[in-house]
Amino acid sequence: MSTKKTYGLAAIAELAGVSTATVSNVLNKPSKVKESTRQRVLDAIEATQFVPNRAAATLRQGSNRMLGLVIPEIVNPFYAEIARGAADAADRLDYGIVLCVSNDDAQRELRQFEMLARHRTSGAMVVPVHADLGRLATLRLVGSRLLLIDRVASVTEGCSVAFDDVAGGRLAVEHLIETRGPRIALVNGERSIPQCADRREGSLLALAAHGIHESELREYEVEEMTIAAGRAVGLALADSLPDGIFCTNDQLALGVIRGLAERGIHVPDSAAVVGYGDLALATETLLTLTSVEQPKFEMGVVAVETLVDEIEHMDTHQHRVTQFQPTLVIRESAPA
Amino acid sequence: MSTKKTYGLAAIAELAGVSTATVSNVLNKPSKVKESTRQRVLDAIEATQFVPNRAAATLRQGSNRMLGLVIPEIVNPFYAEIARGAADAADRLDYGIVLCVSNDDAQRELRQFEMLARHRTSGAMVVPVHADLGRLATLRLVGSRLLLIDRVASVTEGCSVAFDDVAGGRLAVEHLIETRGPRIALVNGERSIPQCADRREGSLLALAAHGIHESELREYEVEEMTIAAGRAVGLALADSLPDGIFCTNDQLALGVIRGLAERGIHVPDSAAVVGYGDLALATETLLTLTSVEQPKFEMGVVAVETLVDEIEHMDTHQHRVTQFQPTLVIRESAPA
DNA sequence: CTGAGGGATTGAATCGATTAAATTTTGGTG
DNA sequence: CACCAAAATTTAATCGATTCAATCCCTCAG
Repeated sequence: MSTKKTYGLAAIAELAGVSTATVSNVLNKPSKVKESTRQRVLDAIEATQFVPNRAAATLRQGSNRMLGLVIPEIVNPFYAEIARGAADAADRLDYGIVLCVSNDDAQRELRQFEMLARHRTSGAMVVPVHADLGRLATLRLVGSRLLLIDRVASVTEGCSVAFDDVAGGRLAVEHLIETRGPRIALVNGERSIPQCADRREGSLLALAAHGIHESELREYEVEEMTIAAGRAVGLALADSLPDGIFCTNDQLALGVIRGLAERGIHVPDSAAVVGYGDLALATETLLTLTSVEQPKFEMGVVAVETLVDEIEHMDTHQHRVTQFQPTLVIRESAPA
Repeated sequence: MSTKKTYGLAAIAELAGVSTATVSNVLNKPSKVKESTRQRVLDAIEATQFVPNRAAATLRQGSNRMLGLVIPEIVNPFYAEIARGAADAADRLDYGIVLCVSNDDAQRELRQFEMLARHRTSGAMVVPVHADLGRLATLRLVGSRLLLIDRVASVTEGCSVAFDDVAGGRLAVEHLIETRGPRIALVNGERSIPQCADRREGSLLALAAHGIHESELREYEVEEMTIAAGRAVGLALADSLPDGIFCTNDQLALGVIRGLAERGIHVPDSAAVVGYGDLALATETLLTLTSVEQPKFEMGVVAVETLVDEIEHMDTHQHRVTQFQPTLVIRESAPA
């Protein structure tokens, strides 16, 4: 005769005249419940505007159906596009995305991992601040399943998704050689950055493929890969123009074009310029930029799908390393 | 004499020889625990690498210490910058951010709200897909505390943060009139969009302040506020140039400049152009853009701070409507 | 009519932190 | 030394969904 008020699943159970176990099954394994019963339960849910409490499930199951996305920046369209892909896939698979902007701060990154761990987040996708393997191990300890983005992990350690930057560099320089000529300038970031090293390596491969000696390449290395740095290089290049200029990101390319323009040199008439990354800004300028495009959105999608596979099929899951191939998008700054 | 293995708080309690309540207090209300006891507990935590389970707390307390951020896009630097501010503040206040990209899809937005509700998210910040008040009410029902971003709510309903676009429009046009002359063209998006209507209203105010009749304003209204649309307007404007052109976003402004250039007209020599939004692209072009800057990062920060205030001080909290003032950033396209 | 087999349903323990109320400790005072 | 208030600590109920072993209920074959 107890009229004690009940909440949550129990309230629905009472209303529908079944046990909480059945209500739970209606929600999670509908096939296990007889049609008529299920309908009764669904009606009760509808009638009461019941919203299941994920915290209870998380407590019981030990994980949260959310994925951490830990990236150094969010305003940068490179990461934003990855985030968009991740958000899209997560939505489809009924996971949530916890956005963590590490701001290139290792302390902060670690705090965020602890936060994710407290919440029993199902997994995390990370563009680590440092490639430092020791730190990664720590993160892996604190957190749950970890997937590396834009850094290649050894398959034994875990999953990762990244771009083939060697191929990208090669594409860019091949285009320049074939449409313009053998005298190439490379405007690159610091070679200690793996992506920069790879793009350079690709450039060298392209030269070699055309029988051009490595020493023919004019290399410029800048500390910050910004418009300003590019402009400085553009000014310097104006004195003796190469046939083609490969800049390892789009900001540098825009800067170079600007620097050349200030010296009265017009792109692409007097020299062709290829950028890298194909950020939105490649099309949003007065002179549209020929650029190496990376499938960033798809990478975000695959990151989530891979991680969810690891989470939901722990038993059969094999770690995978996915490498995406870039493509060359030809626009005004280096036409066909 | 039971040697049953314990987990979580209980394990720490046992190890430190105290009750779970005390461990909880060490974690949440350290001042209530005697120094020596606290140290003992902290040592135990340290020794066992214990990570508290937020799900248990959430179950008990009914909320999650996470904030939903529901925005139409993430690649757009306008929203990305807001997200950055929000992530920054959330990090500081020890909240998590759940990123939901609604993609201008009302269905999806609703699903995301239900998801946030299931997780018992503490609150949500929303740039709603539709300004439709009925839907907002639904969302408010499903979710918990709601804060509107970039849409003004009536104070009675809830908190909101937005920009003063009337002031922004006025700033832009005043600059053009004062530095160039009275003949102004306005390149705007659809007037049904509140922001567009406001920026137009500000423009009219500026005209009035200089004794220029409203009918003197040449207005262009485009459906999509893109570079392409701006270019078309630029081409059209070339035949009879105004003194100054105010474009209600930066994409339009770049397009206009491009269109004019194609007709041999040089900005700012023959006409000045002012953009709006001050997206990164304003500086990342060959000709840098004079633009109305909105403090987007700060808005993200204040959104979180306001929402957290509402969450943590339900008793004393007063709803607030915050309006941010834009500023004019003068660059090459419309110099001083 | 009986029993086997299988689908549907239920009972009750469990996850782990929080919290109000109860209890014990401590320190100070008369 | 006894007593009290304040401080520190503990007790035990609670949040709500999941899970699996156990039970119930059909249907059908023998």
